[in-house]
Amino acid sequence: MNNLVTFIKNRRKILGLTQQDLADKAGVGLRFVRELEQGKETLRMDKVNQVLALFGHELTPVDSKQIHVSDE
Amino acid sequence: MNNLVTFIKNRRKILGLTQQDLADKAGVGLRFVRELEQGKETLRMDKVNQVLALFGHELTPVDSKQIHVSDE
DNA sequence: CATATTTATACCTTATCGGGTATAAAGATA
DNA sequence: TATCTTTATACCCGATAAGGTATAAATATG
Repeated sequence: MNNLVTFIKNRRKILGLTQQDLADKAGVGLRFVRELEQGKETLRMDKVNQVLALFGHELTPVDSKQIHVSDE
Repeated sequence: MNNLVTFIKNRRKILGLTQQDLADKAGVGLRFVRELEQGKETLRMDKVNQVLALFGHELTPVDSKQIHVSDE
């Protein structure tokens, strides 16, 4: 499970949100949240950022070697 | 100009590649590279990662407050 | 166990991304 | 200046992402 998936799932759980809650708050469809949490890689960048924004985060280029299995 | 745009442009210049070169090496279309460098935010995540992979990088969720205007 | 909630899978439709191509504009070089 | 290279803009078309909905499976709760 990649970093993005792990990050989203953990954050959502921490806030006690359902996928539907997250979708509503982010302004994306429920299906999108599901595909996001299932690791679909062909998602649109802006939609992913829309969700990440809820957690004060955004997609950024990071050195592949420096990616620690973040669970926070 | 956002981080992604800055990153891509700088790296490409450092390696002395044209947009066409980068497109070819990454296996994406020339138009995609252009839209990427022009800050289009609706691009597909996998395609962006395809380009970033050439530089050993990948999209990762990062705290928005911790994003320094990276030019490397 | 039964029931309720949450998550996963499948189908259909619309919107648009991505590629290709052509043309124009901008930059560099002589 | 003229010429060459690189980058930007505009158009068409096929493929598919995203949303909605419905159903099924999984997980919790009693």
